[in-house]
Amino acid sequence: MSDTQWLTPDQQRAWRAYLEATTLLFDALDRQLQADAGMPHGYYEILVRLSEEPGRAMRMSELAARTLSSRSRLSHAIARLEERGWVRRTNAPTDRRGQVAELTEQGLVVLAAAAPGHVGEVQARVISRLTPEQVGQLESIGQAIVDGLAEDG
Amino acid sequence: MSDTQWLTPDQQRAWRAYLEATTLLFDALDRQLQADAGMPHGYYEILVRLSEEPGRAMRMSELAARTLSSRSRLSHAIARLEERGWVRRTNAPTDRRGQVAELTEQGLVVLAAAAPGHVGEVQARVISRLTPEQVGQLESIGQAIVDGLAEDG
DNA sequence: ACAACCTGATTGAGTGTTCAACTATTCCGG
DNA sequence: CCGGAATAGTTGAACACTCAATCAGGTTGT
Repeated sequence: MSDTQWLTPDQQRAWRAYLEATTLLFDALDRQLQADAGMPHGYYEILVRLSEEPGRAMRMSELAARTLSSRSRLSHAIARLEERGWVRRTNAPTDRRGQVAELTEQGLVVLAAAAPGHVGEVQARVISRLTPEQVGQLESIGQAIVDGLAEDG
Repeated sequence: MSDTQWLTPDQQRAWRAYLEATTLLFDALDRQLQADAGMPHGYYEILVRLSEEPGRAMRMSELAARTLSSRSRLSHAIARLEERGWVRRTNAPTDRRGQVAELTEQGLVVLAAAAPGHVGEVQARVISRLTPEQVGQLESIGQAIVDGLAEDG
């Protein structure tokens, strides 16, 4: 472990380009959502996942997994979303420890209002800048990284 | 503006793969740095940029631009880094409004200790999972997104 | 039936980020 | 050289995220 495997110039440039793009992009998306819909990107993700579910409801731990969130983070987030009336919490029917988060009517309305602006931003900032080939490459690269992360710790 | 341009299935998959990979990856990098070096990734970036500069010092606004950080964020961050003795602030010679952030000896030592672990993590989580072609593609894609973001607001 | 362990979820403290407001200095047009 | 605008940087409040601790309810083995 004495010699560090530094990045080659090619790898450096790729890593920095990716890092820079992602940092700027996530900032831009967050600002757009915050300005137009009054929520951070993480909250938007929660609403999207709930809206895609039949019954618009999901167990907390399942929702945490789907939104790539820790349980703690989700708990805090759902507490805020509940204060705003966008989500409702109820006891799980089968497991008395469990909670179910459910998207309210109002939450659905808010999401429907937020979605076009956000998707438009993704189109404008990402998709429209890439060729169809690059879109495919991005999927493969993303998948490879996800697989690697899932593989070990 | 009535009809939203939704993403095609291909685009959806690519966007979600990228989003998932990046979210998990950044979390992993942050945790590694926090655990092994006691600092978040943003602080590491600051130290790196300073260390690359002749004199290991830079004007605050220049440093903010290089680290893709707001002035406010950098101010707060430098304040913390100064408390830890890793960075020192002095007045800029030419502009009496200006401040210069300088990496201390101790800061350099800390950075040298942190770098191998972080670079190793980038190698393990990203570079080693991709073919050389994909590394090149990632650079192009990142560059395209950065260019797009720079172009307008 | 009970102890030990595991799982679902929440909580609070600590830390970092954002936004808007503010101070101080410099730049620029007339 | 003066007044208004721009620039450099900081600050505090509000908010989100992390980590570790905690609580309650289930599961397992004997």
